[in-house]
Amino acid sequence: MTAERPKPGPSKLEDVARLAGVSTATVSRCLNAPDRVLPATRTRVMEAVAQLGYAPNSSARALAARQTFTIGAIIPTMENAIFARGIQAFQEQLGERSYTLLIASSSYREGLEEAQIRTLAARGSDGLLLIGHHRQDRVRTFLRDRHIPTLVAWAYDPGGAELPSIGFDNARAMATLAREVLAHGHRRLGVVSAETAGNDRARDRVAGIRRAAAEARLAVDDLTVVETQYGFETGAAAFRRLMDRPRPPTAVMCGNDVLAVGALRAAGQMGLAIPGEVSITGFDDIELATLVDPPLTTIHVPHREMGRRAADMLVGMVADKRLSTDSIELGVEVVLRGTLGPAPG
Amino acid sequence: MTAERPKPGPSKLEDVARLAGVSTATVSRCLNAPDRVLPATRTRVMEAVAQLGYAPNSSARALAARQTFTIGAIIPTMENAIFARGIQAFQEQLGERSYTLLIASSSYREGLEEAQIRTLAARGSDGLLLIGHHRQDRVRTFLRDRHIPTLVAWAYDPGGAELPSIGFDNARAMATLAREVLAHGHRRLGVVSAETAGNDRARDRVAGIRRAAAEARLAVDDLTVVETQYGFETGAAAFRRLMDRPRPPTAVMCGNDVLAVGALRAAGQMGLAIPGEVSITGFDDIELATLVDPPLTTIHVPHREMGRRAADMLVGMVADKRLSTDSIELGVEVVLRGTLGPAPG
DNA sequence: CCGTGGGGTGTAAGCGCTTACAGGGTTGCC
DNA sequence: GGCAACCCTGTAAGCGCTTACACCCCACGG
Repeated sequence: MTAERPKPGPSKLEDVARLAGVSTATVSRCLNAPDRVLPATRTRVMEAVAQLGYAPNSSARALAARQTFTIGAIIPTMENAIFARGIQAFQEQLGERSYTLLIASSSYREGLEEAQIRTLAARGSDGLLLIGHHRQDRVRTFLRDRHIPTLVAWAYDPGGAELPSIGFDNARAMATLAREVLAHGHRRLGVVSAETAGNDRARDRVAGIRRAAAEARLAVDDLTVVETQYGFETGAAAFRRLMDRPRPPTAVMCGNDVLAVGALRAAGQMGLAIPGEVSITGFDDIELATLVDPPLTTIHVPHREMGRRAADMLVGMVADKRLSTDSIELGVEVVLRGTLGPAPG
Repeated sequence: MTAERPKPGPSKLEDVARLAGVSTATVSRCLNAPDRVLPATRTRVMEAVAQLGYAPNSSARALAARQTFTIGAIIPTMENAIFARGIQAFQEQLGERSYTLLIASSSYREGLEEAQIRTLAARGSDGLLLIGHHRQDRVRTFLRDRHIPTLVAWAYDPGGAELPSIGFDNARAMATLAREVLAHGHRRLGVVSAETAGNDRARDRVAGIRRAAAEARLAVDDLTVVETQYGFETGAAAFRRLMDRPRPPTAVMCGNDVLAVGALRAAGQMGLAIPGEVSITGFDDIELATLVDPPLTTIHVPHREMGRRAADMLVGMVADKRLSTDSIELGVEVVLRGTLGPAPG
């Protein structure tokens, strides 16, 4: 047989078509809508595909079909155990559904997040996953105008936010934990919050604590909130600041587990007994929470489930060309461990 | 002026060209090679771009230019603190260079990694970041045939592996730490290794320990290696298994910090004094290492630097259409903390 | 036995961009 | 003053795929 020397570079649809003796349209249909092609033809085409090791060029496919099978996600940071598990599950589930994950991080900076949104949109992401509701109007308009299905995760807004979401009610969850703390007899509370500017999750958590404090008729002076950046060290420093006050709190509630572990370490260095002299709580229930001593009282969040379902929701929205979908509220639960005890004396 | 009603959907190159009164080629040049266009023209075009809020369609651009400005990375898991920091730095640096990160995870499964490599290649990734050297020939051939610049990170192979790499010599690093342990008088060593099948990093680390043990003329029986999956719990279980042996080791070296922290916790539960009764070491120096009590003796790896430089190397390879580049060995150092002490008795 | 309908396949026109090549206007130098 | 050289811009041909539409053929019913 004449040695049709294989052309350089990866083979294209046309090569497959020639080898199988059909038109490119048929090959395309075999790949995208197999049931619209006669079984016999399909077999022949598939053999050609296998023989050539053909894989479609995604750029061309995306251009022609106006769909990239790509989902973009913008998270504050990948370094953070808080997002890692959820995003891992999200990516796995996207893979299941033949989507690929394009990822960017905003470093908790609103301006950078906006830039990343525009980048991922320009890259043709079929859908976008964002964290939290807080966002400029300009960004929301952009998303709407470009018809990009967008889902918010790690937050659930019962008040009907503009974008659909999957997550939990941060305020309610934190209020529940705060009531638990108050029930332990604590009447002077300290709060170490993540920075609330542009971070609705942090804001809502603090609001939850304030709500519970108000219910319990705590004096305003008996609830001190300090804000700090994300990190162990910053959490430790914030804790010290709280404890250095004239009338230090008997319980310090932290906006997340990382801050709480920082506080816990600072307490150790200061020689404070936990929970004997001061109680500490976190939020998220990352793996670390059970590794510290004493183990951390915190709020458990079903991160993997959230990631997995977020993927399904987003793929559904993309498939049906819907910009919206029903939001999902996930249950969270208070996990009582060693760092919360009765108020001293 | 006649209200040229704006067309639906995002504007295209042609719209910009029309508005600026130039050809599409000129607009394209303004965007990709500004210095090949008269400043006056450029200004006019840029104004049109701004006015229309034009952003190029990446699929079309990728198709025409045969470049996607996308880099793919396949890591064992994102859940793992070990990769999180490096990948975060990698992504930030890619962003700096106008590349976007396409990410997938292999869950430490070789077959899945291969599938992901093919997927990301089909997506047109300009370059690929992989972890570790171990890989089927078939995969290496594929990468070479497709001319996809590929960089291996988290490993450095002095023996001139097929793919360029950035990382450290796992065997040498672990040997150094093992010598330190032996210098503390330990003569019965236990090793908790990550699974070595398809994981050259894990294999090299164990090899390093064996090398140091041989140098110190340790009896074969005095070095016991157990393998286990990645995780705190599995690390704890492996540690228990080692300590339940007739002549338990006086020092347990773990393949990574996560396993070591698991071991540390198991030791606590077993009532073993650390390092009084048994010493424990890790590898990676993740944040957690300093948070446990006592803090973990381990090997510090410059994760952020590795991620950043990996991005630069890969972008360089892509820009120059090189499949190879000089490998870079990063320095690692033993960090002596509380979990390593003199051998008991 | 012919008209109808419908399923399978082919033809060809894009999708929005890049870029080789050509063309025209300047400039500089002889 | 004329010619070469150069710089800037435009023309148009793809990049590899999807898909609307046309076409053909066969089964079926009247």
